Amino acid sequence: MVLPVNEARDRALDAAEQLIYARGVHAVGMDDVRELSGVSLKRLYALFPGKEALVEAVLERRDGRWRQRLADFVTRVGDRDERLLAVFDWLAEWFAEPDFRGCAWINVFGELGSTSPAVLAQVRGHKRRFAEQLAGWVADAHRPAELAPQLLLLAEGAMVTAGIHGGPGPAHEARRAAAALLSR
Amino acid sequence: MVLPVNEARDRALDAAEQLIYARGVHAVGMDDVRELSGVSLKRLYALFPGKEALVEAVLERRDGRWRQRLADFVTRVGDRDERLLAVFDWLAEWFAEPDFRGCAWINVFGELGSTSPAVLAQVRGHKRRFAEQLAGWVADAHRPAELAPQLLLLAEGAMVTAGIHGGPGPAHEARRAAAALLSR
DNA sequence: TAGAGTAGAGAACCGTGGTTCTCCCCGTCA
DNA sequence: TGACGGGGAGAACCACGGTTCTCTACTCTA
Repeated sequence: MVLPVNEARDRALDAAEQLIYARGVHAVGMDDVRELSGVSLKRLYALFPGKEALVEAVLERRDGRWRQRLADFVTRVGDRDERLLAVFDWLAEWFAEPDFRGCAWINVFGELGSTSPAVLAQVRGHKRRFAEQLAGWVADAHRPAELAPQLLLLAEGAMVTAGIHGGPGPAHEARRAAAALLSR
Repeated sequence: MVLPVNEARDRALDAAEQLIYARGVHAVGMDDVRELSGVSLKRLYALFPGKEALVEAVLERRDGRWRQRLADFVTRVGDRDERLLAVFDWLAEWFAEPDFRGCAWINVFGELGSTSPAVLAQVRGHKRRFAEQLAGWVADAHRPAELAPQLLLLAEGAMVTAGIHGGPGPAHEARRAAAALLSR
């Protein structure tokens, strides 16, 4: 039986995402992706021009999913002020997942940011879109626009700190700080 | 003329630090370090057991210097509350340096955090000591202890955002947020 | 059923990089 | 002055990983 193109592509992206998130880009070989995905090297190179394009595709798909998950969680909250705090509740849940290893984009930037323009564009695009999401919710709450970048810094700080030390603690700290900024 | 051990070690660390900060660990070869430092491979391997130990030594020395520079800047400010804000002024100066490429420890963590215990220990140690520095200044200002981790998140968020997008803007945002937290 | 084309397994190719080794120079000291 | 030993230049060694190629099997179709 022959795997349809879309399914082979999905399997390849699944495997690559899992491995790269766990170990970093350069620690994952195309052969590792082949082994985990069951998609042959030949097909991998038919689906993606090379490893860099695979990494790019992984980041792009993850961006859509990540922001969708966040948005689903946040917009389930009715109160517009509470939504802003719910961002940090969602971060806390994420940080507590057993295979959490920090923010994939921050990690990839640390590894490749200065050497791969394509990956750098993915990272900047993701962070910009996340900032826009936040800014939208700040506007919905009729809060001053300058609040959004401040909440963004708290979220980014929480992601990086949780990545390095582990655990949801930084999300709780960030939530407290965000509440303080909201209560002024 | 024969280079004394300490000077050879310094030159090797200087070169390795510069290259690794600019390009990331895996993009720098021992031969690049040899070329820039003028220290032969033989001597590099006499000074350090291997590349990982060199990276470790680079991070350790940079930790001392980085926190010293920060402390010098901050403690020059008389007012204890202003000191807390001065942290972000210093970050702004750092971010504006032409070769700024984000926080070296965050970057290295993204690249090696999950694969090198020695490097991970350096990263955690640095971040812990930075947090302790901040906590000390918060205590000096007779501010509640829970303020320190919140300022830490702002600082980390600023470092990561400035690394990705460039420029001192995130430090200014973080300073405003910190001032808001202080004015409650 | 025969032929064609596609896909997989796995070897092969090629560059790179960490680490070690060889060869030679030069300063030192008996 | 001659043996010695540290140090440098650069080759060599070895493993790894991205990419391509070969060979074979299988499926689909005429």
